[in-house]
Amino acid sequence: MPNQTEIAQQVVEAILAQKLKPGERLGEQELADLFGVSRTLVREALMQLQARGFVEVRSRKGWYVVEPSVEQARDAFSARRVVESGLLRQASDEGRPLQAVVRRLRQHVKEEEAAIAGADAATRAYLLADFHVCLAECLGHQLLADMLRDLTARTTLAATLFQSTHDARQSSAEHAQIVAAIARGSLDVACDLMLAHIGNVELALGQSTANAVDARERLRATLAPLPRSAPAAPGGKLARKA
Amino acid sequence: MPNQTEIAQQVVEAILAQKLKPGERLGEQELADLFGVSRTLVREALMQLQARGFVEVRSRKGWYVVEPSVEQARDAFSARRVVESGLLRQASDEGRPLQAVVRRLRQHVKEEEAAIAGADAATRAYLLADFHVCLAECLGHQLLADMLRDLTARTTLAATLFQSTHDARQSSAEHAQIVAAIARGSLDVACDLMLAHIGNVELALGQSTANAVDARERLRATLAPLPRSAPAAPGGKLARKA
DNA sequence: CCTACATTTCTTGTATGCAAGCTTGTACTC
DNA sequence: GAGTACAAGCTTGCATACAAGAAATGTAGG
Repeated sequence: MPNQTEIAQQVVEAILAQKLKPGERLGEQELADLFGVSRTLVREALMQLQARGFVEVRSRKGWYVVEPSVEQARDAFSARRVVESGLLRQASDEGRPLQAVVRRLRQHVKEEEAAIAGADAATRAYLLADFHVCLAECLGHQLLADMLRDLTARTTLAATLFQSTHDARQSSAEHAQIVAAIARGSLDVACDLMLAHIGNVELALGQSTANAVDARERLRATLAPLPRSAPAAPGGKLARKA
Repeated sequence: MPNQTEIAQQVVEAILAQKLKPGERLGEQELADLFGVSRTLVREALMQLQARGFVEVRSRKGWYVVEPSVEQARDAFSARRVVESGLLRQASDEGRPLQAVVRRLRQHVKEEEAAIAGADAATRAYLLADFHVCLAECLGHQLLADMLRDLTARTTLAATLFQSTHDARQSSAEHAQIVAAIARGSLDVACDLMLAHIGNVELALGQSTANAVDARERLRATLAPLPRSAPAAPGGKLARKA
């Protein structure tokens, strides 16, 4: 019997792992049955997620995973650029010892590579997003780490929605490059690499903006999987031929 | 009859205006009576505020406005430095037209000055914090604006808790300087000024870190206000002499 | 066959009820 | 008189009940 915090956490992780797609409906009763609690707890958890920008409620209709608009997605990427570049720049100004940071980040990248080699896509997506959270945490920014968790979730949502063509191997490689730059003390370079990295991720979904189809289009595409010379005859019973 | 979002908003604004002090208790029934709704709505609002880091619940005891520790306060200031400097730096890199931004910021600073001259302390504190939110909004960062609202609320909380000696006039003057730097396109200077400004606010409470006493210490200090050569005699009836 | 309307069902929105736990006040024992 | 056990009251924690609204479905009329 999880409490509402655990429920919220599971939903967030499902989003980060791209198991929950934007626009997906989250019925209160449905989740309540799933977690074995009453609607009250589910509702409270969803309220928290609403405050963090993950879900929205359409009055008397249900809860839905948010579908970021193109502008919102760009805003999220932009925010990440601001935060993460600022992060590295401040680390550069402070001149703190980065040995422990590098050690932990290397460990994380290693996990990424292992996941790319073997694990499922969900773990992969989760680890790739978590790298950025990890970076903030390592640099001693607990608050920014929490914020980045939400921000990366938002960009992950956008990536799912716009069917990003982004490659996990490339991301992980870029992470490794960033860590390498940090390791040799070139934080300015690391900052530039980070900006480029975020830009790449954003570009990967920018290309496929046309793929951002609404529900109607998606349904149409689903129901017309077979290319024909003419549209399906309206009179034909659909289930017959199958 | 407000809904839970309005309730949450009012609480946040009360915190920003320093009307709600850290450690203050927020009873569910109390708020429910105040707003004329049932505990359910209040509870949902408080859950949202919990997710945003404004209140915490102590099991079966009640809801309390958070009392940031020194480390948490420093983390919040640090996060603000990262975000706000990153903001200005990115604006610098982008090289967008800043005319409208400057106009709106000047308007805001004017309001600050008017509030310092006439209005109550609550409005003053609110406007001073809102400047930073306004800046992010003007630069087109809706998400970062929301985050800065929460972050400034946290630093405001710290300022209240640590009895900051910060001067409103100085803050407003520094805001004006920042706007002036933006107006003449010196965004690097604006960035430095901003970092200095945040540093000043943080310093104002850093001086009185010794005031950041925990409940036990505060109680002891409250109950022993009269310096004596010897501790108060345990046997004496306390209320007699008063 | 198509359209307009009524009904039914399913969803959230809100309130209330009861259980569990902490704090405090009180009486009882040593 | 001091310390402890106990009980009452107030608080949140969680579940459930009911009301309100929206969409889907069934139905009658053109």
